[in-house]
Amino acid sequence: MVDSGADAVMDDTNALMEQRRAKLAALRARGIDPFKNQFTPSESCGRARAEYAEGRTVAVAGRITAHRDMGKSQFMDLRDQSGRVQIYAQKQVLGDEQYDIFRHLDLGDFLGVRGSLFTTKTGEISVKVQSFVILAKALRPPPAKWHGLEDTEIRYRQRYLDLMANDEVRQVFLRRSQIIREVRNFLHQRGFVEVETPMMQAIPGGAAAQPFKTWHNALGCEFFLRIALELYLKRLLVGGLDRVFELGRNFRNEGLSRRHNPEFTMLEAYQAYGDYESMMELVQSLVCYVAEQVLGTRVIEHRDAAGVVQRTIDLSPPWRRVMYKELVLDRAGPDWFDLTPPQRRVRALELGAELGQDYEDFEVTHAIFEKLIEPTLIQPTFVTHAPKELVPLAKLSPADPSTVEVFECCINGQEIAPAYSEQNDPLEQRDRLEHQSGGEPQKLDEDFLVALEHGMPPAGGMGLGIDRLCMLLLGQESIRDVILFPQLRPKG
RNA sequence: GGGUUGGUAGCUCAGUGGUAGAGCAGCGGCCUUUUAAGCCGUUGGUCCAGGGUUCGAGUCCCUGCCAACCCA
Repeated sequence: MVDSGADAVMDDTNALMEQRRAKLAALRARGIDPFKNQFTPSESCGRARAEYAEGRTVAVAGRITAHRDMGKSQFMDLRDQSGRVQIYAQKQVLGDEQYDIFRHLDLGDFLGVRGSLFTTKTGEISVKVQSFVILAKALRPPPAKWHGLEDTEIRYRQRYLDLMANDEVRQVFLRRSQIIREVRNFLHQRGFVEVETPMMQAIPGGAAAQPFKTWHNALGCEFFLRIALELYLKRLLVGGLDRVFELGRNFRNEGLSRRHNPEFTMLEAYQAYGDYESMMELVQSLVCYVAEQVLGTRVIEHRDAAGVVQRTIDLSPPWRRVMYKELVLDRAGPDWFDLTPPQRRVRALELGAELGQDYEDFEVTHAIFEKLIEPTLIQPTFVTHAPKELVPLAKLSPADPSTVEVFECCINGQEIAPAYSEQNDPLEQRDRLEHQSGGEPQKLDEDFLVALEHGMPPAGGMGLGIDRLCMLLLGQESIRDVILFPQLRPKG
C-alpha cells in the first residue's frame, strides 16, 4: 500500500540482516547466548577514560560504533551514554577461538569487556581486552558513521537511530532535559509547589483551541484532552496553595508546522498576591537562570546549517517593555484606532495581514500584530496591555479598561510566555467567559466559576512554552528537533 | 487544505529517453598501537506505488502515498 525509504528499513529481506542472523545462529551453535545479561560494568566508558591510570583494570559495556581490523589485533569503539572508549584486542591474548568470535562482531552489537587501561602510540586511552561478553546482538545495521542519518522521516520516526548516529541531536535532548530540570529547580527555590491536574477534562478550558476528543467506557461519557492547565491551577489557588506550577503536556487539535506539534509541553505557574508585573520579573529571571545554568551564558547565537550566525539574542535583563497599542500604531499608522472597523480591514489587507471572513475588529488588529509585529521581536520583549477581548481570564487595566493587565513575552520572533493579573471577580469572570463562548452553555466551566465564588486570592499567572524555550535556547528552527517523537502521519 | 522540492544499495548521494553507479558499511584476503586506518578482491537494487507515452522509462506524463519547506 504505502512504501518509501522508511519502509525499506523495515523490510526483512535484505542481505545485511541475513548475514547478522547467520552470525547469531553461529554464535548459538558455539553455545553462546548473545542476549544473556551476565555483565556488570565497573564504570561508564567516559569514566574509564576520565580516571585513567596505566594498567587499571576496568569492566566497561556499550555499543560497538567503530571497528578497525588490524589482522592479529582489533580496535573497536565502545559507546554508552557517557561517551566512548576504545578497546583493543590481541589474538595472542584472547586465543584463537575467542579472537575469531571477537573479530566477527558487528557494528551495533552491545559488548561488555574486562581489561586494563593503556595508552596507544597515538595517545588514545584504550582498554586492552582480557575477556568479553556479547550482551546483545544487533540484527540490523546501524546508520552510516560519517554523514550520520539525514533522512528527516527516518530521523523522526526512528529517533533511536538519529540518537545513535547524530551526536549533536543527542546533545540537544540531553540539554532539553537539563532545561526542564533547571526550570523546576528555579521554581522550587521560589517556593512553588509542583502539582498534577487532569489531562482528561469534561470541559476543555483555559484557552481558545480545538481539543482532542476521547471516550470513557465505564462512565459512558466524552472527555477532552486538556488544551491548557489554567482553570485547574486556579482552583488550587482557591484551595490555599499560594504558589503552584505544573509542567506537562497540552493537546491541541490543530495543524502541524515547524512551530506547532499537536502535543506540546507547557509550564504554568500561579503566584497569589502577585500580578502581571511580578510575573514579568519571574519570567525574566527564570529564562536567564535556565540559560546560565544550562548554557553558561545569556547570549544565544542561532546558526544556519553552515555554522554562520543568523541571529544573536541577548537575554540580559531588563527586557524591553512596550504596550501593544504602541507597537500597532508604529506598524499600522498613528491614526489606526481613529479609523472605522471597515477602514481598518482595508488597511490591514493593504499592509499584508491575512484576515478571516468573520474576523471581529480586535482580531483584525491582532492579525497585524501576529503577522507583522511579532516576527520582528527577536530580542526579549514584554508586550503589555493587550485588548481585553484577547484574554478573558485577565484583569482589566485600571488605566485603560479596554485593555487587560497582561503581557506577551516575545523572543526570537515567537510568543514564548503569556502572563497576566488573574481575574478573580467571579461575576466579571462569568460575564467575560459567557461572551467568549458565544452563548454555548456547555462550554462554560461552571465548577470553575463556583470555585471563584468561594474567593480566589489576587494572583499573577504565567505560561511558558517549554518546546519554544528549548528552540530558543538550543538554536533549533523546528519544534520537531526539540521533541523526541514529533507527531507524523502514521504509516501502514 | 494549496504551492514547491524530494523519495535510487544498509547509510550518504550521482545518474537529464538507450546495459543500474560511486563512497562508506557488509563479505573474503594481507597487516599486532589503529582511529574517516590502509591495500587487494567482492556481494548487494520492487529506482516510493500504480497507470500511461515510447521500439525502449530511474529519467517524460497522470494518479496516489510519505516527508521537508513555504502559504492558509
